[in-house]
Amino acid sequence: MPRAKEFDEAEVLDQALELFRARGFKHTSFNDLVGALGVSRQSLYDTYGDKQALYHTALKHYQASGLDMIRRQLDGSAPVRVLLAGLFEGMIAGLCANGSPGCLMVNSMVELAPHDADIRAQAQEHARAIEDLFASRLRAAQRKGEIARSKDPVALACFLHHLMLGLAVASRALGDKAALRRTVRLALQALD
Amino acid sequence: MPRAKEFDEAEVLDQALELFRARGFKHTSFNDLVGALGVSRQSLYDTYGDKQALYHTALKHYQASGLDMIRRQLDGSAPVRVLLAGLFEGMIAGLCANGSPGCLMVNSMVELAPHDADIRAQAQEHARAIEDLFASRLRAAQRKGEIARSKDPVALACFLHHLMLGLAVASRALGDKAALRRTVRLALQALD
DNA sequence: CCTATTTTGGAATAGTCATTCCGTTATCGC
DNA sequence: GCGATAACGGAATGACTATTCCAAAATAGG
Repeated sequence: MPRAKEFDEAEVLDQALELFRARGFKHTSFNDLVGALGVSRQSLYDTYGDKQALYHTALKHYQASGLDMIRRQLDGSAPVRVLLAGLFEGMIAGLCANGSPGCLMVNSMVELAPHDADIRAQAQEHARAIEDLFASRLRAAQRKGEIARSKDPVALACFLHHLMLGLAVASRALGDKAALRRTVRLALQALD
Repeated sequence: MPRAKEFDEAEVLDQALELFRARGFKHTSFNDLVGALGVSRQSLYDTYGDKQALYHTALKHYQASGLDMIRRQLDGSAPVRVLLAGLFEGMIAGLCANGSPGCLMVNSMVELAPHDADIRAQAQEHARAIEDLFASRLRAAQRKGEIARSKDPVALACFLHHLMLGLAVASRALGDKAALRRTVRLALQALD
């Protein structure tokens, strides 16, 4: 029988994710990963494949958990304005954690999407999923009379998604949390 | 007397800028530059310094001309809503030109700002300059009664800037021009 | 024509990169 | 204890990187 793995596969993946998120794909060398993760080079290759595969796995995981978090936040019973305010507040906290690493998906969209068709496709699918979540919750809000029926839920959902992208960039390079909060407050007036 | 330069310094800088904008700093090798610009390696080093200096020069140039374009657009006599709509329409056209390369400043903010203090500082200064332009035009609009006095011009300016960042990311990875236009239309309702 | 200067192409340098190979060590179930 | 398997450390590989060096070719003014 084989010797048991001495490291937690998911935990190490998360550490790799954080490194990629902070430094980007090209600026993170395999040596950086070996040094930071406490796992030998060979074990990393055996477990996750090469650097690109590791990145793709990390991004997929990040995407799934991000989508889950949005779904959970939108699933509450509070009015949609309150839910969205809470969602964006949590998002800002995540974007600014650990020295403002921003969002791995947004960083990937900027650094890699133009040369990597897989990542471009994943970003587009992620966009569609997020906007679908927003749109369906907004339609429900219209049925409940929380927001005006004159608005197009799809356009609003897309707008909220674009807002997220802007917040991610601003958090990474400017790091003014208060400004992000003010922007969210103004953006949510688009629902009126 | 020296032999005259055989290439247009500004024109080649623009070509380098476009390459950096499309591929990013790390993904653009010096060989790529030599191949694409039609200028020998040695002449590039003699004229612009090393790769990082070339990038910094290109970014400075991009920043200055971008700021000028905003200034010009906001300087018209039309109502601020019209001016902003025109400004963002032109911006979308620029972001989506040549296969959606996005905005060099935004790309730099994501790829380089965390590791490069100069670029981080430049991004922050650029942000301040843009927001100042927006804020002062919005204050004028309030004096003229074009928009409500109850709004905070600084917060609105910051919001418009964050909107720009989001558009740049979306244009680079998603490339749905119509969606960008709808987002702008919704965002401008924040002025109401 | 001559000289200074620039451009240019190609080679040399030195460093970093991702990836693979190998020998050793450790741990499991039997 | 044995055999199978995995983890590990370290070295080797080969490709690509930015940068510098060098010598030939071109071009300007005197």
